[in-house]
Formats: sequence, C-alpha cells, structure tokens
Amino acid sequence: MSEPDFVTAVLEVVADIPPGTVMTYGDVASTVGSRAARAVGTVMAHYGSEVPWWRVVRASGHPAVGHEDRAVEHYRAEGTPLTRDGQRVDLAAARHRPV
DNA sequence: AAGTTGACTTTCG
DNA sequence: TCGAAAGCCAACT
Repeated sequence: MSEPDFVTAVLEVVADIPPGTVMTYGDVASTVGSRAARAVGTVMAHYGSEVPWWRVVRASGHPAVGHEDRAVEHYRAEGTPLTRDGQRVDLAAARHRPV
C-alpha cells in the first residue's frame, strides 16, 4: 500500500498493549512517530480485525463509535478499569505508557 | 496533482 | 459538564 510502514507500526504498537490497559489514538500515533490520530483509526477500521482494537480508545476514554458495546465486553473480561458509567475507560488507571 | 473523507484531538462557547 | 468549530495527518478518488 501507500504507507505500509505506518500501518505495520500501528498494528505493532496496538498488539503490544498489555491486557487490562488501553491507549488513546493520539498516544499510538505519537508512538509511531506521527500525530495522525485519525489515520490510526483508519488503519484500525481496515486492519483492526487482527489486533485488540478495543485496547485503543479516544482521548475521552470512549471506545470507537459503533463498537462501544463490543469494547465494554472485552474490558469486563480483561478487568480493565472503567468509570462509574461503565461506558468509558478510566484513563487515569488503564492508560498504558510505553517506555 | 488536487480535493474529500475519516474507529481523532484540542480549544472555545 | 456538554456542544460546536478548527486543526492535523494519512489514505482514497
């Protein structure tokens, strides 16, 4: 494709997110050396089927629109800290910070 | 080559 | 605290 390096980098970072933790699109983009948070979402929309996409959430802690229910099911199964709403992730406790 | 679209982020009201 | 507008980057037409 046009930028396979970008796609591979994103998939690699997402696959490196440990269970019970999450990362924002902006964090993933920053880890791959870019600020293209939207491009990360586009990659997930096409290649996310092969990676734990539910571990990638928005800056607000909400999962991808249209996939919130699927994501919450995974969070409960992995023990990811959620807010009292049960619809968004507690970034203060679940945000994964790469070294 | 130029313009539009998108699983986003941040700031202003 | 919630809602709308502008900004950024990569991919697609």
